Amino acid sequence: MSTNAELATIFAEMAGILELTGANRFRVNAHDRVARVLEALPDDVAELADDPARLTAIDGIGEGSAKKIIEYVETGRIGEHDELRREVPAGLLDVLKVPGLGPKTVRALWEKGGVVDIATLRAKLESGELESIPRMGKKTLENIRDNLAYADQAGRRLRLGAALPIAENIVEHLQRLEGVTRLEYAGSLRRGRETIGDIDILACTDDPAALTDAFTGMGHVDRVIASGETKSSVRLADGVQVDLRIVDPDAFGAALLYFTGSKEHNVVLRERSIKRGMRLNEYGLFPDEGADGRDDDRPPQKRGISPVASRREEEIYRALDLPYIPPELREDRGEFDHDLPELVEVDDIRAELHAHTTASDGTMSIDELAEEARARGLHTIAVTDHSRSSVQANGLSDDRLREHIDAVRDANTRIEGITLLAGSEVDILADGRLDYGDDLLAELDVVVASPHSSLRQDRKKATARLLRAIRHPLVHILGHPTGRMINSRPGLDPDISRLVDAAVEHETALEINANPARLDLRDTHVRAAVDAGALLAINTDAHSPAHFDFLRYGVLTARRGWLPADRCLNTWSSRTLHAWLKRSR
DNA sequence: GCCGTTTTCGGCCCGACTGTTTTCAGTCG
Repeated sequence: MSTNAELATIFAEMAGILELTGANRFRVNAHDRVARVLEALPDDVAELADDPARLTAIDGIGEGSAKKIIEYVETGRIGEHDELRREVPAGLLDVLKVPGLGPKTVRALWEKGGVVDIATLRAKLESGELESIPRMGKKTLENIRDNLAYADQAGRRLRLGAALPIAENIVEHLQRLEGVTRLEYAGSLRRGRETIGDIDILACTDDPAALTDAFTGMGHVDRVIASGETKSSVRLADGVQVDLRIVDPDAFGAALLYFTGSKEHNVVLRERSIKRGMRLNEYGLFPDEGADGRDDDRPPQKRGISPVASRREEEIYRALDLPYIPPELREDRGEFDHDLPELVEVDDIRAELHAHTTASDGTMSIDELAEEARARGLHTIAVTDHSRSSVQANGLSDDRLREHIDAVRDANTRIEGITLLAGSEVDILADGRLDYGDDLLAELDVVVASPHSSLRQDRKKATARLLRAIRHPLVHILGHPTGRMINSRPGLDPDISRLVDAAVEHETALEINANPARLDLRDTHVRAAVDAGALLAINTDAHSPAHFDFLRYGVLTARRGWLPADRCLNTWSSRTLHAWLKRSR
């Protein structure tokens, strides 16, 4: 685990313990925020730690946290963390992760019921001992019992590539109902995050009861968690939670903004509203007329106050003196005080520079690959099969690659309407050497260099390895640079700042691999690359026709990294792209 | 604990739903 990830875990744990011991909730939030900030930080925090000012310059990290970070980097421990851990049983933090159990309840279970971990919670639920605790009715205990099954996967988030199709299916299913006039998914899914905690859907309808019934009655609903007039919540058979919120059409923009988040983005919007003498909630942006009548603390929409803006997100941003901020940028990572780029879109993509055929581990022949790419409107498709060291993927020997190059060139003369490029996804060996000799690489139109093995190298080795590939004069693109697999393999943890600086210097593009299991580079890395001025490529790494559909996940990730279209090779005209590829030949 | 275009002190976002309650606390997003 990287230092950033280790520290993020520690700060999150401190926040959990502070919650359980009843600390000031703002102090809890502050720790949580530090954890989130560290997780998203592209730079190695250990390298920033020699100067406290560089740490406190990061939003959310103050003097106190900076001291703790430095203490950890120097000694490997944080004294306050050790002290906090002595205050509560370690297993209690797992209990806190059970859905529906918050700090107050867990504390009561611990102090009054002797619960110290999941195992004692289970045992005491069985024996009925917990029924004497205040506010522990039959129904509450039943819910805890039910939710326990999900404790293990509570921290587990669904990959974007799994969540998006589920949400689209539900939207399509409910859209057919009579009276439904609008239906859209919101939340982290709309922001295009690489993993999704739950799916949020917003609806406008003339018949709320019918929509609620249809929603809670869907075939794959395992359990109805809540079902009210405007909000219902279900858990699907595969464990995903889906929330449906029914809103007034006149307030749809406000609701969409509110439920798209992120929480951090929303907090800034609300603070900004207050500074301008207004209040923002999910019903609209309202003039704040509550100051004189102090006894009326009802929300503005219940006092008959008309909103300044509510129908469309654009109107609300405008009323707050902001440009429209695309959902992917709503993370409070500078979107309020920087000029926003013209972000790349799916329709801008005109070339695929990383795809496989039956020559290695793909399912398409060269001709089938070309046909699929042409059908999708691309002007260029690069054939980049695996190299000889990728034995498990049937990587090509030198001789097989030479034959393959000829076959691709032949297909290129036969097939109209698209340019086929002969390329390779060449392995970056553990020491940074490439899997083919320079003479062979020089014959290729496109070289994508990717790490496939030795993915547990330490940071120093990984950085040196990838730097060597970036600096290689025959390499065009660094493919899935970290080799991570979301939710299953952390991959390499190189020094991203050094990689992007080298990529700029040597004009090597960095790949955003669009496979939803990879999304590598990840959003924060893309941002670091964009800020440094590097070129990016968005590639699907297609092994079958359906994989071309991965493109949208790559584009979402690119947009989250603030990538403008003109900095993405795949958007260039055929002439510009081919000239760029030939520059080192 | 963090932060500052009214602030280095005094704030820190807002509402729905559930369950156990006779008016609200806790959780969630």
